[in-house]
Amino acid sequence: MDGGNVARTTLDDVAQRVGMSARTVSRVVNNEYGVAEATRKQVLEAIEELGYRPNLLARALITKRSGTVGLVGGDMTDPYFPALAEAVHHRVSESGRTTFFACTGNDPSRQDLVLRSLWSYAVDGVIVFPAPDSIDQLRSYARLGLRIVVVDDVIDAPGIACVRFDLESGAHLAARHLLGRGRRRVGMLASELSPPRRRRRERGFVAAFEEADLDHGAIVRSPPTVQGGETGVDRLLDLEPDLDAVVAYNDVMAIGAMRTVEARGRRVPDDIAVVGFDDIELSAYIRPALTTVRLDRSLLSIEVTRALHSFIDAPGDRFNPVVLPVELVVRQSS
Amino acid sequence: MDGGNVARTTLDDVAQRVGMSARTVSRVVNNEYGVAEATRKQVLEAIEELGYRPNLLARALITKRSGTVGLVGGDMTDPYFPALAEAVHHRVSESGRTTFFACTGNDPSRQDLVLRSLWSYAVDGVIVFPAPDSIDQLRSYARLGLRIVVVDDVIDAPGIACVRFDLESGAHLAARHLLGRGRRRVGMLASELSPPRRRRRERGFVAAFEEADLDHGAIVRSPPTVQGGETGVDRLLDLEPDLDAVVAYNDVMAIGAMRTVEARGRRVPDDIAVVGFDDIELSAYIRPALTTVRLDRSLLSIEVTRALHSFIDAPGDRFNPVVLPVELVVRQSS
DNA sequence: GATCCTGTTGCTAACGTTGACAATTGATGA
DNA sequence: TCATCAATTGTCAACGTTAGCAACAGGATC
Repeated sequence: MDGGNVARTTLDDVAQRVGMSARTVSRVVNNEYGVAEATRKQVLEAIEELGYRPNLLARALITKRSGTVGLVGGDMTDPYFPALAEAVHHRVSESGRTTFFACTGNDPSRQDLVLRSLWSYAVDGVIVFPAPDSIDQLRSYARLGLRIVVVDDVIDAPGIACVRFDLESGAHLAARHLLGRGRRRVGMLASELSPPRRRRRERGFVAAFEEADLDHGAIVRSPPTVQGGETGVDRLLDLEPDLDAVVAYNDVMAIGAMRTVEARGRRVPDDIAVVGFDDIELSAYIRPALTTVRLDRSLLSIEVTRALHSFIDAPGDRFNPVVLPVELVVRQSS
Repeated sequence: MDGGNVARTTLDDVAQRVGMSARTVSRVVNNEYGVAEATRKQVLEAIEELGYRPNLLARALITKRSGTVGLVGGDMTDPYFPALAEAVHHRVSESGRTTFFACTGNDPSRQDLVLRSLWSYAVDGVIVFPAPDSIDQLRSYARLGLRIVVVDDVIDAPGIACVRFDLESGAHLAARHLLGRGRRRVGMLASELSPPRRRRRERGFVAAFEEADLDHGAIVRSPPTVQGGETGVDRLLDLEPDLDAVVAYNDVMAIGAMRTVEARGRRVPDDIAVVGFDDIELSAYIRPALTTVRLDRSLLSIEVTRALHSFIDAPGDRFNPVVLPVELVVRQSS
């Protein structure tokens, strides 16, 4: 057994073996038209024999295409991301591309590093859950030629496509559902990471109460994590001791909220109803099962890859924003 | 606003701007020694002005190093992976590298595609949770020069390092804990993805009963998912109606098991105790909170990146296998 | 026999960078 | 004055691939 690091076999190695030029071998590798059948066969044999694998770096350097797609999320530990990642990976692989995942921790500077790497490796496109305050960053990468699909934000720029859920309607649905069940002191657990422009759940929430000519409860912002749900609902209960319902930014916050509500001696849903967003797999499993606004991952993965493919295959750099419908899934927690 | 896809600025562009050769600019970019301070300053200004970013493809093509690391897992939707991914990302980024994540769905052919891409992009190394029956595949990539750290399997080959938890002890601990609480009909939910060589939990489990001179309960294998836990425990209960404890392959299976146990009218832990493996965040949150064998992610991330760095920085291609200790975390479910 | 195809194949120059080494400069010392 | 030296900069050839076009063969056409 030798020391590893065997020199790679190259096009030239294969070419020499069959006594042809590298260009011909390249044609075979890329299934190009205009190679004699006998030659093709011979070359394929030599490739097999020598274990030749094309150097994607060299190829990408010249073609400016790498056959890869990046999916950039904020937080891997939020179960919504991995679940979506699987779905996206699946769709992307149908077009023969590989998907790489990366995460930013919702930090713009980390997002910059990630996008720079991806761009520099000539990915065919990226799907991004943008970090806060990174619109200009995304714009500038689009200007550099990176094709970007932005999830859940609206950025009007060439080379950027936007796909989002109708979160206003989602929050509206949730609020009306709670009002319909007689809840009147409804608080909201929002995400501290959303800049005003992106507070769409909050807008739908407020609108529902305005329409019913009622006051909505307090809105507190904390990190969109289980812990954030815990601390958030703590503050909410301090602000409104007679709280009887909570709408949370996402399911993991809702789960944290339920835990704390119970830890403070109130029951879900009897004393306090809880509604989340996302419909992660877990939400159906916990007790009480979580009522939530479903953001259909399969739908999102379809639209997001559709947008990406339209960018990659079509010449244009404009893509009409897509708004995806949501659905309230009523379970035990409300 | 123009049509996007602006031609990238290259070393030559910057060089022309300051009236120097590309080589000098390259030296500045790479912080090489031997550039006059005035020149360096001037070049840096031009870089800033023109928005130059090095083409990592071209660089990697020539240096055979890309400054990236791949983390290849089986299933993103198992919460253990994302949590580890965060930890690994964090450690890797300390060495100035970027981490990309990919998953194989535990399918060797998908793993092959992923590894081929990563190898071809000259990643500095990969960390792999190997798909079943892929030892030879990993060996052959190692022979191609890919540096591999394998988690939870033992492969003796140059260029491959192995890091694993002491799962035998973990299962042993779990079994003795249950025996200590008077459980006598203890079944095991194993993973159908583990080939015999890797059934280390099962070996530890069986050994504990042999030592106590008792019979262990049935061992059934199903997919290592929530659903797999559900169907698995169903079969277990059919096989042993008087089951009083279950040791599950991982926490998500344990959660599925608890659900089904309760759906079939038995209580956890009163009628049936449940113990998992992993200690995912969720395990402390569900009710009853899950007793589990903790596989410390932070420990794993440290050792795994240590192995990788030793490969990357050191000349050798051997690395002594590492075995990490585990710990039983007793909560409500047992 | 010259011309024109058509189907194959080869040659050469990119792509944007780095490595090895050569060239230039100005200062130093004999 | 000239060799010597160190510090700085430049030249050229890689890296492994693909794009564009030229070259060649053999058959069909005139």
